[in-house]
Amino acid sequence: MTHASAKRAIRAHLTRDRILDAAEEQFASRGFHGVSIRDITESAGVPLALANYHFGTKQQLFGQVIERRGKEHAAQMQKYLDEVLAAAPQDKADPERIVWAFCASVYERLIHGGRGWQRYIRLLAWSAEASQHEDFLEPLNRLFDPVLASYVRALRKSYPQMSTVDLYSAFYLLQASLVYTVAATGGIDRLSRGALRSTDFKRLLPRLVRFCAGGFERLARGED
Amino acid sequence: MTHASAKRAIRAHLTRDRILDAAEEQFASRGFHGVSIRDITESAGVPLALANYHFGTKQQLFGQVIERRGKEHAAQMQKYLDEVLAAAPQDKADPERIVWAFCASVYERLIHGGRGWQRYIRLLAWSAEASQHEDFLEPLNRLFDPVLASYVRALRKSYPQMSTVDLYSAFYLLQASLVYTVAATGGIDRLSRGALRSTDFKRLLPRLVRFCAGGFERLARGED
DNA sequence: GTCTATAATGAGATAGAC
DNA sequence: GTCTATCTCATTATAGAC
Repeated sequence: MTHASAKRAIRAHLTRDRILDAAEEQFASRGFHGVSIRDITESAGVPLALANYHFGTKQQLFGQVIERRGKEHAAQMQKYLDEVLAAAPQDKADPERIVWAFCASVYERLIHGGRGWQRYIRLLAWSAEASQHEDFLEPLNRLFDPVLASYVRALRKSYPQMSTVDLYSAFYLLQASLVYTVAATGGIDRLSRGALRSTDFKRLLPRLVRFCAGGFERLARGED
Repeated sequence: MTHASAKRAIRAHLTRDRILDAAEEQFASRGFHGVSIRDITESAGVPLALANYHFGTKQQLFGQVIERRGKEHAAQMQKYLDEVLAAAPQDKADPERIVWAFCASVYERLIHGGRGWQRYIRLLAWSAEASQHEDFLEPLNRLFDPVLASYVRALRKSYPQMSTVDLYSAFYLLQASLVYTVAATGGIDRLSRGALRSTDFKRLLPRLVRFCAGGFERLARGED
């Protein structure tokens, strides 16, 4: 490689990163359909055409944004679950610990991950609220389906007596709580007149874990 | 009024309803930003210009769609709460009954309300997932803010020892569960391989009520 | 690799004939 | 009240000079 072409390659890499960062920021704040490629390239300070040149279609760009951090995120979610299971007798872990493991990656990255990770997490929330039939979700599903399945298996072992429908319902409501909380659309700010802000994850997420653990207990206890 | 003008008025009323119905259907399935006025008028089988003629801007049309059923819906939510409180000693109602009252209108209309009400409820879910800074949400907030506030007051009386933050957090997670469930984006269908469908509200909503009642109990019990 | 210019499409809204 | 035709603007995507 010549000196000149090496410099071009470095510059290209920087441009790619600028576009990825801008795309992450824009998608995180307004969702896939709420953002135009123009929004992204203008925010990145690069000409419109470079987005298509480097990443192809809008969907492919979105997929690249997801995969940049998603691989690490999904692996950490799996690791946290494995640690909880390793410390439990006969794989029957305390359900609250499983719920905590499920939320921990998101929590840590929202609190300590820096702006990039915070945007990525908000982006996940937008995506989880989209219809599962949307094409642009394909890379996300591919990354996270195996992890989610292993969490369900773990909860199944902790609640062997629970019906399948009860178990999936409870897991679904755990997902709902996490997604809605992370989306932080502002629903509680006005109602509570400032006593609780929907962006106050440091307060919300530990309460979410206890709330959902209580929900699992209640559903596992049966009909009443 | 002449005979001819009376007939015109009736025809106009029919046209307005056709547009409102089509708008409700389109907004319910793809959200405010995912729908064009063209989508609506084509689905209604009327010329594009009539939407603007009868309803003004897209936002005003959306507001009319919400208000058509929202007034009745909000009033019923309030009524159900009032009934629970009237049957309780000293206004200290069983929290699970309050949670049930909170979800009952939605449940009934999803199961027995017919297609129109089902669409309206899905539309509410789309709206609850939108950022609270979106202008088009204004009529919704105006209608439902007072009802939500009265539910929080009722829960406060049932859990007088609970901290404000815990109470609002739990109420927020109840909202999250209901919104995400009603949105039915399909998140659980693939994971459960058909054992639970996200549109199976008859199974999901009663479990949601017990799950959230358990969550309230767990948060009210304190730190552990 | 970059950037200007533009094609092709679809959007919200309206003018004006009927 | 209705409908055709159109205005104006923003969108995705690409062609072609550098």
